[in-house]
Amino acid sequence: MAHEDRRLQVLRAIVQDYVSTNDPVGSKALAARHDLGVSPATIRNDMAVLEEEGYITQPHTSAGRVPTDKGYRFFVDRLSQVKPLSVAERRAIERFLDGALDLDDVLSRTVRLLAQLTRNVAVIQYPTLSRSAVRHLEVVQLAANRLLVVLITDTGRVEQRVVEIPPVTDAPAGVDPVAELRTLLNAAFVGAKLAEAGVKVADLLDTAPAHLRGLVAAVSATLVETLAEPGEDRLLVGGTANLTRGGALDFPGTLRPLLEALEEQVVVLRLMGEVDPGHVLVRIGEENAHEGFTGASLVSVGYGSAGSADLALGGLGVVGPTRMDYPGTMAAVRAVARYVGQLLAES
Amino acid sequence: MAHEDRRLQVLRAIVQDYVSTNDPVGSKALAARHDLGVSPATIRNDMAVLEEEGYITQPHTSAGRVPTDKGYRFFVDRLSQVKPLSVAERRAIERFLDGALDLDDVLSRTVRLLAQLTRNVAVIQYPTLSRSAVRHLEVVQLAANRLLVVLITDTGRVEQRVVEIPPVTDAPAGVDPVAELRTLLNAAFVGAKLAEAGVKVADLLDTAPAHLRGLVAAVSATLVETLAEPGEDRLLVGGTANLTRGGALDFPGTLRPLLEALEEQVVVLRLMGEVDPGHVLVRIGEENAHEGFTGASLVSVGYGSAGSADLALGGLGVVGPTRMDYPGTMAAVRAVARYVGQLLAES
DNA sequence: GTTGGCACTCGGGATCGGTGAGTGCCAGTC
DNA sequence: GACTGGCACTCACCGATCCCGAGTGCCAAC
Repeated sequence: MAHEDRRLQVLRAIVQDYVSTNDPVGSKALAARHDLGVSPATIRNDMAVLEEEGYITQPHTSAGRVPTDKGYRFFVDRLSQVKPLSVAERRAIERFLDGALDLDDVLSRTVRLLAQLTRNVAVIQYPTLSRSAVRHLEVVQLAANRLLVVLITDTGRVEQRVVEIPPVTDAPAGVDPVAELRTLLNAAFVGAKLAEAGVKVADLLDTAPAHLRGLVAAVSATLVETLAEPGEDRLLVGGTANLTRGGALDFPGTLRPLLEALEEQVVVLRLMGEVDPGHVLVRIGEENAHEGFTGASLVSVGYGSAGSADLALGGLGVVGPTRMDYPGTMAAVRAVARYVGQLLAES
Repeated sequence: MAHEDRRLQVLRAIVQDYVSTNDPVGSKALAARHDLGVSPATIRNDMAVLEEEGYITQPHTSAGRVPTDKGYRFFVDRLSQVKPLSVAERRAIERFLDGALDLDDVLSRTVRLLAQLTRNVAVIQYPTLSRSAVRHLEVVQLAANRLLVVLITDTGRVEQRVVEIPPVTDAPAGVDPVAELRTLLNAAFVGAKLAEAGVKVADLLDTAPAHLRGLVAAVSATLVETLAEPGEDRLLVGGTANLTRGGALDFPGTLRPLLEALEEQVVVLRLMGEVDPGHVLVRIGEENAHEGFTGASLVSVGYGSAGSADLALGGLGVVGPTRMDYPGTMAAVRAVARYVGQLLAES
């Protein structure tokens, strides 16, 4: 139907105008700014229907209309078109990320870049341990009963854990049990996906020399535990200052709960949930069933495993007000993720 | 002089009342809440003098008085008395920090604890590299021309750097140059204070076998550079949500510049500057010559080297509005620093 | 030096029209 | 049946006005 089609045009126009002006948009202004070919009166009728269907709402009688979460959702799913990045933006991405050497560097640059590009809060998850492989394990003795185990993954992530160990009593004279342990662990784990660590541990416990069993058990337990905890996924956050853009206009409650959620990394990680590379996920307002996030949207995507259909190494994303430039943010997030994937694949 | 003395009592009372109520305090309320033994009229006279001298000010004619930065400074230096922590607070500190194993854990718990105790933003600096000693150096080959060097210090800090290396051409057959390098580096550096690294490097370059010179040079350069950069001091920030406590009342401008400064760690590090253990440093408002910090105060102290007169391993502190509970914050900061120092000394 | 009294100031909150953008409805037109 | 112009109506917002009360400075008296 022709007029149903136009109604969607109207919805799109409302979203676009509201995002750019932050004022509720009325029928007259809409007719003036967009070439809809009909009079304000007609638009009013369409608006009435859209409101009926729950896509838009009025803050108060006799004000313009504002999109609802449902309206944004429809816009994102059906009405927005990919907005290609400008040349300047592409160049900014390259300039910003080139020259980064280690993982920390790449991630912290990325988060700053993304915050700056989108003028919102950016988050990036460290590469998930469970999908990384072991590049090296280092063991350093801190005290008689404590070891420091350093895990280096193929994604460049370096994790440290202190392990309490039982005293080694029956070691053969003349050998350093820690050195033995190191050799043993590396022989067993290097190259292995961390997801397979559980199996390896069982093997190792069988084959290890008797005097090392205690050590191996303690260290293995810590390793497995490290991987099991979902809390071990770490998150980097940047650009929180952007939350104050537009005064208190954007986030209706205070932004306190949002700041709390951002510090409580696990909340954001759960919201990002499973991320695919290449598939940008948008969660709008109330869809984020978490206090403080109900006035915010999260645009996220997986990075890593460039081009392939593999699982992502981790996720990155942008947090902003529901009233946000979705096409632009989605494009930025996707582009940055792709670039980060390339960078990590190189190293 | 008796009345000069009373004037200071008045200043103290003003600071205390203003901090707890956040309302400009007038002569009448002051007389009612404090036992100064004189009438409001007399207090008015004192206030006039205090204002004359720049310790207090009126937001507008016919409002109460508010302390100036100078007033807070005087209060902190001369009028405040140490406020011992409550038993509950002491217990909270222990409960919060006990059970932390590795350094990251200690620091992140500390920052959360401090933010919660003081209801403000807490910051803590990682132990300065230049005052740490090397516990272990690990070298892992990433690619033909890239090494990952992992530095483990006696404070438990683990730092990673990627080093671009020249190709090794003239290695004797049958030996692994990376393994050689690892042995060589550890022999040279383990136990050495990182501040002395420069000297060690020179030695090492002389004595290293010819075919390793290139490697040693590259790695050493990175190490020295790592230490030289003051930017390598890292900072952990927590409790930013507390900035929004009291609405926009506290921070007069927006809190945007403050959030930016907190993300730009180097700003905070510079403000903390040289920290002594045991000596709590308070910087008030305009004393922090940095945009965004002019409405804020920083209470900081060094931690580490428990009891001794040594230099601090790092600093920790609290950032809040100038209108803050200085005695309480100072006590909390000092107590937490002492406890952290003990924890780190144990490991 | 301290105190009570007094006139004065001025920010904040409440009240109150005016204005204008925006709406819903309706009758008329294509 | 869909669109349009007209029209009455509704409110949020803005500015002006007013009032109140906390607070001050000053002064004369103790």
